[in-house]
Amino acid sequence: MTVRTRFAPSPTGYLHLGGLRTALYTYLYARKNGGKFILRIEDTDQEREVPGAVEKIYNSMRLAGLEYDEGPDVGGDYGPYIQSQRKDTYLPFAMQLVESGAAYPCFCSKEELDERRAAATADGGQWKYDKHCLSIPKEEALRRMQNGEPFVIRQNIPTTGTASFEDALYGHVEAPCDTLDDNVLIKQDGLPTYNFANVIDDHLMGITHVMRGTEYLSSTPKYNLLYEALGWTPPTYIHMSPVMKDSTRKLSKRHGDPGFEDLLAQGYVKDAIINFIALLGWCPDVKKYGEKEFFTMDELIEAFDLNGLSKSPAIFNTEKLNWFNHEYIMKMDFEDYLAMATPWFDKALAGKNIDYRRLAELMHTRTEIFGNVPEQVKFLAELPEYDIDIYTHKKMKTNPEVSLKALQLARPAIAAIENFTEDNVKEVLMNLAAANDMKTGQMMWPVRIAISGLASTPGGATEIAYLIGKEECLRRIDLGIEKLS
RNA sequence: GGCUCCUUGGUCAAGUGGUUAAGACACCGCCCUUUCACGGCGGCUACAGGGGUUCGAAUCCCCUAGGAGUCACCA
Repeated sequence: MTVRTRFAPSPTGYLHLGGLRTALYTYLYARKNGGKFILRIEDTDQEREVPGAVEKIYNSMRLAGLEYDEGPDVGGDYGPYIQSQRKDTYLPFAMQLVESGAAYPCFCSKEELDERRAAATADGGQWKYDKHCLSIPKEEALRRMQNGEPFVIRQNIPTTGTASFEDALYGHVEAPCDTLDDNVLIKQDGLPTYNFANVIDDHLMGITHVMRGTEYLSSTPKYNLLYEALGWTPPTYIHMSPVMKDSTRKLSKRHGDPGFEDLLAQGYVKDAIINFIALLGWCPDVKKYGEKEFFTMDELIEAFDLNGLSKSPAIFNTEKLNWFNHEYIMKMDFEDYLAMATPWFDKALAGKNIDYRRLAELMHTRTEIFGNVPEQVKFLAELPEYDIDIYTHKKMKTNPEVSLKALQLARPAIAAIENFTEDNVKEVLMNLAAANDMKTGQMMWPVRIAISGLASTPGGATEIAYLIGKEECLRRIDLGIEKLS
């Protein structure tokens, strides 16, 4: 049997990281098993739908490298892949259930239900639909439906016994039927609820493995009741733990947590995000992969297996993502790095005459997130305000007096350099230090401070001197001398 | 609150009755060094608690605690 998996988001916004991970695992499982990966849009709640969200989903999937074999915008033999376009396929199945007694029409209005629910809940009690409309004779119910009376169709959950399912990760999960509610299957607007649509579509689309978040763990026993009533074989279920912001809160865009595309915009590289997110809640077989932690998409496909999935929630740890990003950037080909860094350099240095190639060489191992690059290099465009305290460095054996002396010596020496290269600047300053009985650091540190205004910089005094050029260098040293005098 | 599920260091996690309880991130220290970064070396910190079962329990069972999910004409 060919494996068929599906990612089924609802178009309510951009792809968040929990969704991305679910999509990734679902994709990996299909690819690993030579199966098909399907994208289905679950838009049965027209009120929640956000315009443009569907396109965002397509785009994010592409950016993430999660190519689907079937989907709304790529076609396939099981379409349409947008649930609102399948509206007419659900009711017949619901009526089949009504016929067999596994479901029944309900005419209670929303207002009536709200009242009854409020009354039942008022004293802290529980509320479950009271099967009020189950007692309506079937003929009468059908007549009322035909007469155009508004109705919904509810699942008729048995009042005794248990409902259960087998999960590939969590094992046997069962719930007492009397704790389960008679959920609405078909809404008044004729569209199905998730509770019904997922069962119908997964079956009709031949989905063999349903991979989704644990939020569905407790309602899945009910879905199995539906499969049973329809005479269908349930798929293999694989529920996956959520990605958390901290130990008690789920990662969510409502709390301002970044989505996949936000991360991209902040200067994270796609492969680092995928690599990191893959390892959040899943671990490759140590026997096969040892301590390996860098995986390309192809390697993830090769390594992915259900055994490595974790049952408990994982906290999204930005520190580790940053580390992955930094590693990926350092591994990047230099030309690629230069190309990617250039727009970020421009944000701080546009219009300045700076050697980007040389700057990129210096920045390559120092870039953790591209978004931080402008801040890291903007001192080249403009000398920041700084406190003379930073001239003092214990290990370099510098203080304001030593620094002033160093700058006063360096000023004319630098001014005299004809060919202003890093090597020449370095040679001149080193010789100058030696000739005046100073340690190298006692010369280099003050010069670097004076020309950068920062305690730490990408590159040392000579690199910075070269980047900003001789004139700017002299100007900044003069300012330093002034400050220290 | 009912139901379902989860629980190894600050974080990600390996581990499926016998291990000195891996590794990674972060943090700290040392080395390298004109700062930072890179790189190298080292260190810190964990089986939620309590009962069993067993010669032996992170691993099996029970209880407690904590956390999560769910209880919609949302998905």
